[in-house]
Amino acid sequence: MMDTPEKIGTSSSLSKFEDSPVFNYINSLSPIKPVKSVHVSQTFNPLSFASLPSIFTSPHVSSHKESRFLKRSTDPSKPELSSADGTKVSTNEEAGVDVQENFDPGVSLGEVSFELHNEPSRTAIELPQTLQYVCGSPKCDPTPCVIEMNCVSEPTCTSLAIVPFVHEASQKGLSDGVEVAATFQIEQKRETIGCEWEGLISDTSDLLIFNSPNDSEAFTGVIQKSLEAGTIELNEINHMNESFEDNNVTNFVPAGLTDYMEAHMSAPYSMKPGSNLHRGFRRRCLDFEVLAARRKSLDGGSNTNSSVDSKMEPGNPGGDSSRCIVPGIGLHLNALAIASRDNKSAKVDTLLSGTEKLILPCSTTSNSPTAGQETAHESFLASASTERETNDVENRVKLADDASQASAYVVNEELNQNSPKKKIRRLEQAGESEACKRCNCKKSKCLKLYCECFAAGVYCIEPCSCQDCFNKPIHEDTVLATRKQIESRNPLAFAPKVIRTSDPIPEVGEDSITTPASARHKRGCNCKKSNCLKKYCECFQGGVGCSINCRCEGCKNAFGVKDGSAIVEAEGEPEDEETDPSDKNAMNKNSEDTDILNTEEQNPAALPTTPLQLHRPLVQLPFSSKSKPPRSFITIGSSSVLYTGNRYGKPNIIRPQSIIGKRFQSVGEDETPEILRGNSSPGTGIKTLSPNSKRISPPQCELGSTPGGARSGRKLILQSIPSFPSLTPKH
DNA sequence: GAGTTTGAAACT
DNA sequence: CAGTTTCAAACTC
Repeated sequence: MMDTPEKIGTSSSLSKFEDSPVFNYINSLSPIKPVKSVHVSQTFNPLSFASLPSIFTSPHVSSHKESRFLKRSTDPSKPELSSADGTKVSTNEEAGVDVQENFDPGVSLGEVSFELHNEPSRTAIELPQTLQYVCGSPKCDPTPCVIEMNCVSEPTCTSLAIVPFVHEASQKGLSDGVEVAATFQIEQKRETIGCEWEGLISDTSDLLIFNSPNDSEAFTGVIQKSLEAGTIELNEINHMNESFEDNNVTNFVPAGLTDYMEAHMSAPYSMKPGSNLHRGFRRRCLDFEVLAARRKSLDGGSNTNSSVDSKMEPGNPGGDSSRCIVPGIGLHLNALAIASRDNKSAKVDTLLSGTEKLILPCSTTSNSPTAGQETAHESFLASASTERETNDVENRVKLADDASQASAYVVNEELNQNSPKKKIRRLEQAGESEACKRCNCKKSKCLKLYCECFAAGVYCIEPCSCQDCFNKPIHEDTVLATRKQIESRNPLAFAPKVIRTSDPIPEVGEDSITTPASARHKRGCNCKKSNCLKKYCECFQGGVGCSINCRCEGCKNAFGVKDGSAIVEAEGEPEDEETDPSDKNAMNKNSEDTDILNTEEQNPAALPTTPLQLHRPLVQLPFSSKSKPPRSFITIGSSSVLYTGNRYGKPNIIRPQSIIGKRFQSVGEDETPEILRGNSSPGTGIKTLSPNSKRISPPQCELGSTPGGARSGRKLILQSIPSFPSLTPKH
C-alpha cells in the first residue's frame, strides 16, 4: 500500500522517516504502531551487521538498545504484544497472516515495518534482514524468549498454552529437521488463531531457516526471494535502519515503546520488553520480581493473572517445571549447565557441523529431560552469558556487559556463525557457566547470599547439592520475602558484583580489544591472605582488578592492583592515591570536582586508560566465565528494569547517539550510573544510603568514567537503591 | 572425598 | 561502625 512509496522516502533519510508518510502512518496506527516502528528500526538494524554488534554491545545506548530490544523483543515478544494486546493481536494477525500467505515483499515490508504482527510476515519476506536480526533472537532465543516473555511478562493463559507448542516445534525442528518444524508450526499457526502463534510461527520459521544445516542456503534463498520481490526495498530499509539508529532512533523509539508499553503492558512488565537480552536475564531476576508483582496483582484480584498464577504457582509439584519455566526462567542457568553438560558433545558436533549456537541450546533443551521451556530459556541465557565470557576472553568489545549485548552478541555470532571457534568457545563457556550455578548450601537453606544461586537470583536446581533448600519455585513466597528483606538491608545485595564496562562496541575496531571491559567490583574485596590472587577474592574471581573500593591487603590482583599498577603491591588501601595507576584515586579526587555529567562523558575514556583493563583480558578468561559475570547480569537486569525508564529518557534526549553509545556502553552495565546521571543529584551521601557501608562502589563505569568515580558510584547507589525496591515491590 | 582456608554475609 | 560469628566456596591433600 502506502508502504512502497513511503519506504523509499524513509530510506532516504531519517528525518524523512519521521516526517515521512510512513511515520505518519505509524502514528495513525494503533498504539502498536510505535512498537512496530521500533521493530522496523531494529529489523533494519540487523541488516547492518556492524552496527548491530555495536548496538547490542553498547549498553549505553540504552535508547538504542532498548529500541532495538524492543524491536527484538517484539519479535520474540510478539506473542507478548499479541497476548497483551489481545484484540489487537487478532486483527494484526489477520494482516500478518495475509501478508505471509501473500508473500508480497513490498507490501510485507511496509506492513512489517508498521505492524508488529507483520513481523512474522516480514520475517518470511524480509528474511534477509530479519534473519540476520531475528536469527539471533529466534533461533536460540526465539522460542525460549517468546515463551519467557509471554509467561513472565504477562500471565496469560495463551502464553502457557503456547509454550508447549513452541517447544515442540523447536524440538521437532531441531531433532527432525527444520522443514518439519516449519510445517508443523505453520499448521499450528493456521489452527491457532492467536496472534502469538503467528509471532511464534514466524519466529520459528526463521528458526527453521536458520536451523537448517545450511543456513547460508536458506538465507540466500530468502534473500533471493526478497530480491525478487524487491531488492530496493531492502536497501531502503537498511538505509532507514541506519538513519534510525544514527539519528532519531533513540528518541523516536523509546517514545513509541513507552507509549506502547503503557497502553499494552502492565506497568511492572512494561520495563521488561525494553531489552531482549535483559529480558533473558531479567526474566530470571525478574522472576522474583515478577512473581511478586503478579501475586500482588492477583491479590488485587486480577483474574487473568490468577489463572496464570495457578499454573505458575509453586504449589504444583508438577508445576515446578511449569513454574520454573515461567518464574524460573530466570532461574535456570543451572539447567543450562546440566543440559549443556549432557549435550556438550552433541552441541559441539552440531556446532562444528555449522549449526548455530542457538540451535544447540535448543537441542539441549529438547534433550534435557527437565525441561523444555526452562532449558530453552536457560540455554538462551547461557548462550548470552557464554558469549560474554567468550567476548571477554577474546576481548571482543562488541559484547558489552549488558544483557542486551549478550543478546546482540548472540545475534552477531549467528550472523557470523561461520566461526567455529566462537562456537567452541561458547560451548566451553557454557560448561563453565554450568559449574557456576550450583550451590552446596547446608545451613542457609539457599535463602541467603551465601547461596550462589540465591544471590544470582536463580532457583536451585538438580545440580545443586544443597540441603533443605528453599530456593525453589515451590517456595516462591519465601524466596521473595527473603529477597526483599535482604534488599531492604542492602538494595544492592542482588546487584551484580562486578560491573564490566566494555568500551564502546561500535568502536570495536578501535582499541576495544586492548581495552577489554573495564570492570570493577562494586563493593571491592576485603582480602587479607589471598593477596587477591585466588578466587576467594571476588575481584579476582570476577576477573577484574581491585579498585579503590577494595580494602584488600597485599593486593596482587593479576587483573589490576588496587593502587593502579599490578606491580605495586601497595596495599594501602586508601593510601594509594597515586594519580595515575589508580584511576580510582584520580577518580575519587577528580570526581569530587567533576559533576556527574562529566563523569559520564569521561567514563569511556577513563575506562580504557585503566591499567586494570589491560590486565584483565589475560587472566580473566578462565575466571570470568565461570563465576559471577552471568549473575551480575541477571541481577543487573532486574535492577535495570527500573532504570530502563530512565535510560530511555536520558540517552535519547540528551546525547547524540554516537556519544551516547560509547558512554552507555561503559555505563550501560550499570544502570545505576545512568540513573544517577539522570537523577544525578550531585551531592548525595551515597555511603549512608548503602546499607553496607563497606563498599558499595559504583560500577566500573562510574569509576572509570568519572574521575570522582567513588562519588558517582555512591550517588548511583543511592539513586539505584530506590530503583531496586521498585523492582521487587512494584505495587 | 574430606578437611582446611578464605572472605563474604550475617549478626551482635 | 566495628567486631564477631556463620556460612559456603575455594582450595589443598
